[in-house]
Order: sequence, then C-alpha cells, then structure tokens
Amino acid sequence: MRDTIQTLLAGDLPRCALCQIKSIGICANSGEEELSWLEDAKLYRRYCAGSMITFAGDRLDYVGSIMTGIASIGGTREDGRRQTYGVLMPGDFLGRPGRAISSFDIEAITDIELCGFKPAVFDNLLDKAPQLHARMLEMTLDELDAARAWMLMLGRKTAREKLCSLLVYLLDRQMRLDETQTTPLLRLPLTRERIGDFLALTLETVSRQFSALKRDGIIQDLERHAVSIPDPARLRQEAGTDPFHAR
Amino acid sequence: MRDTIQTLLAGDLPRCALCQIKSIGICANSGEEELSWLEDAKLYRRYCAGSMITFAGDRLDYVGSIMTGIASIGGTREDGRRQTYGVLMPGDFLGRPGRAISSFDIEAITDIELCGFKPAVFDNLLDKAPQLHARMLEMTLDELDAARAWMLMLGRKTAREKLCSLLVYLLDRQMRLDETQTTPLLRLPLTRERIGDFLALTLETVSRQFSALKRDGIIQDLERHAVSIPDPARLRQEAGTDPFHAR
DNA sequence: CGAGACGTTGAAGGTCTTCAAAAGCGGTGG
DNA sequence: CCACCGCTTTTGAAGACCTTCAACGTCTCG
Repeated sequence: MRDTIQTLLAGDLPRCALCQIKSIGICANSGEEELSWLEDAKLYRRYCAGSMITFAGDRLDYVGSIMTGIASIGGTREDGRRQTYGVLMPGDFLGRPGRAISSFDIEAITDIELCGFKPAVFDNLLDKAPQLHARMLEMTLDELDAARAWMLMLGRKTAREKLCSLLVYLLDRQMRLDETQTTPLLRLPLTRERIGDFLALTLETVSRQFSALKRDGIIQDLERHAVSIPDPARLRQEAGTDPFHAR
Repeated sequence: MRDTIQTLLAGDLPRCALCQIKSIGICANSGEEELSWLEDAKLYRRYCAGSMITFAGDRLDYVGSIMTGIASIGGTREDGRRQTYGVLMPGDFLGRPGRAISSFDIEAITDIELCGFKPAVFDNLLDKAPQLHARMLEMTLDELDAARAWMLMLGRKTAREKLCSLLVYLLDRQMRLDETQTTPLLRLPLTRERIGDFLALTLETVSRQFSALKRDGIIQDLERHAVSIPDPARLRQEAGTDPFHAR
C-alpha cells in the first residue's frame, strides 16, 4: 500500500506562477510581494483516496488549499449518523485560521494534492498580508452563503430535488474546472452512501431516485461513478427553484 | 402606527464606551484609534417588531450590529416554502461587506436597535482598520461553524430533537446576554410558524412536539411566548448528541 | 364584543426509512 | 481462468414519521 500522506518542501516545488488555482485560491488577490512570502513558506501535501485528512477534534498541523482532487467535509454524531457539509474542490481552503483544533472530519475522496502552510506560519502571513486577509474573508463569506443555500435545500427539498440539486452543483463545478468540456458526462466520485450523507437521505433512497431519474430520461448511462446529463436545463428545473449555486 | 424605521445620527449618540455589546460585537478587537473612527461614523437605526429590514435582492443601504432585540435571517422559495437560517441577537452582524445586494430576508422579530454604517463607509473602515477586519473574519468563521452545525441538525434530527435543540440554543444565548438570570424561564419571541421555518417543520408538528415535551415533563408552564425549563441538562439530552452550540 | 391571528388537536395520507434479499463489480488466490 | 469474497448497488415490502387538511379553541386589540 502507498503512503497515505506525503509532504513536499518548498524549494523542490513548482513556482506559483504556474499554479492551476492561482486565480481562484486564497492567494488570488495577492500582489507580487505577498506572493513571494507565500512562495517561500508553502508546503505541498498529498493524500491517497479514502484517507482521512483530519478527524473532528484533532489538532491541525497544516492548513491549505486543494490543488487537485476532491475532499468532503462533514461531521459524525455519536450514534453514527453522519452529515456531509460540503465538497472541497480545487481552490477551496481547508482548515481554520486561529484555531488549532478541527471541528470537522475531512476525507480525501480522490487522491489529493494540497498547497498549504503550518498553522502558525499562516496566521503570521494573515497578519502581515492584507490582500491575503481580505481574500480569506471573501472566501469565508462565500462559504457561508453556500452553507445557507445548502440548509434551504436540506430542510425544504424532496429527495428528487435534492439529488438533482447535487448533480447540478457537481456539474457546474466540473464545468468551471474544465471549461473545454462539452460532453454531458458527469463524474461521480462519491458512493451512494456518501451522496446520502450529503443530502441527508439513506443510500437506498438515493439509489431509488437515481433509478427514477433514469426512467424519466433526465439522466442516461448511469454507472457507478459517472452519469450523462443530456439536458442540463431540464435537470436544473427538476432541482427546484434556487438550487444552491456554485461559489 | 409608529414609523417602522428610524435613523439616528452620530453626535446625538451614546459613547461606544457605554455600549452593551462592545465586548462581543464587530468592534470587540479594536483599539482606541479604530474605535474613534467607528464612533465618528456610526449611525443608529431602529426597526419595529414585524418589519422587514431587508428582502433578498434588495440593495443594502446599511450594515451593522444588533444592539437590542432579535431578528431572523432566512430565504423564501418561489413556491412559498421558507427556511430560516438563523436568529440574529445582540452582537450579531447584519449585512455583507463588499456586496451591495442582500441575499436574504431579514425580519425584525422584536423591536430592534442597530449600530451600523453606510456600506461604502464600512468597506473603507475594513480596509484601514486591521483589528476590525480580523474581528470580521473571526465572526464570519464562527457563523460558518454555526451554519454547519445547523445543517447537521436539519438533516439528521427528529422533530423532537430539533425542537429541543432550538430551545437549548435560545436558552444558551439568553443566559449569555443576561448572566444574572437563574430562573428557568425561557422567552420565546417566535411564533410556532417561525419556529417551523427554522427547524424545517410545519407549525402543527411544532405544536404537537411542544405538547409532547410538556406531557413528558421536559418543559413546564408552556405559554405562547415563554416556557420554563426545569432541568436544562435533561433538555440537552433530549436534543440529541452535539446540539449546535451557541457561538 | 367581535374579528383576526395564533395555537391545539385529530384523522388520513405521502414520503422516506428500515429491514431484507439478491445482483453487480472488483480484487485475490487456488 | 474461474470460484470466491467483500463491498456497493438495486429493488421490494412494511412501517414510522411528518405533513396536509380540517375543525376548534384561545388570545389580543380595536
């Protein structure tokens, strides 16, 4: 088995100028001076698909942004009931400045590459780099909006609307990352159970709704980890009004 | 009928040093210099119980903190289904810096006094006042945590657990505001319908759960706008593990 | 007092969950 | 290669929980 975690040090790392997420990440606002500080301090990390990046309650020894791959952020109750709060995709930030202990479980869904910092180093950077600080606030406010839109979904949508909302969300984010894509193929790295954690449904209900959407022609070629969406507009309609918009 | 909105200008206003929320509000971190800037720019506003402070989509002409009273923040779908995202209490901030349009409905539940600023003025203050900016980030991160805890509740709790969770939350916040209080009396400014919006339940279910909690002795002296909680620990237990903690 | 808003309670019904069984998929080892 | 195992997915049937619809009770304020 491969190592689940691997850390790479600055010096060996590619320059920020070549970074895929430089226009959407935490560093998007920073000018040359701030970027050079970040460049000097950055550490890369890799996690294998399926490994836990943090458990709720753990001490965090690293904060940073996803460069490639997908992670989920969620919580577990003592009786085992789980809720996923969101999907973390390239550009998203992971970890909370000014707090040493994670409040959430974060799991690598696919293999993941992170670009980040030791928490103390990052806190210092935030203090002396106003553009970084402003971007951090902006991203946090966006996340809060997304969390609230998600709440409306959890509370007030039917199972079918929920699943369609998730598909719309994943499709939007996939399109944003790969703008050249025109085929209606949506990758689904999540299992039915994880989708259920996400939407507050059981895996059986998720499966049944997939079958129903297929029967109604809203999705096609349903496979385990992919599905094609012949008519995204139709899917959006099925998601109900105001599906939670991508950030 | 009284005016629903009333604005008071700086100069006539009490000094920040006397403010009830100075240790928990947006200004809590600021030193003397920053405070004097805030003091010069602040405007008070009053809203009557029941009036809308903003509708989703409205242009915001004011951002600020609640000094007294309670407001709710929520969204409405086109079919009329509503979801409340949170209660805003003294110290909480209302409005989003850097964005002119409100994403949410905000309604005054009781009479409200706000201390705030014109949006452009506040954005300028954020730029030049690092302690204010840092406090803004901290409060936003806290709100994000609260929103996620709320999501777990919406998705994974039964009606009884939901109602108990809300009562625990309101009790905690009431205790925090008035630390001298020892009686187990909880004020409930919300109607059954608003509680339902909050918990994603119908008003009938809320009412039935209140009756059930009374029958089981977990609450007593149930009235329209107040209830007594003889044993808060018991209530907390009924709320299920990990009720969403007050900020 | 009377009107209107808010709250309670009952009965019927729908949606989602729970429990259960079987099929599909992917990897391992004989 | 194929049988076997574990894990995921699908599908069915029964039942729980919450909603919907409806009626009635209660409070408040002009």
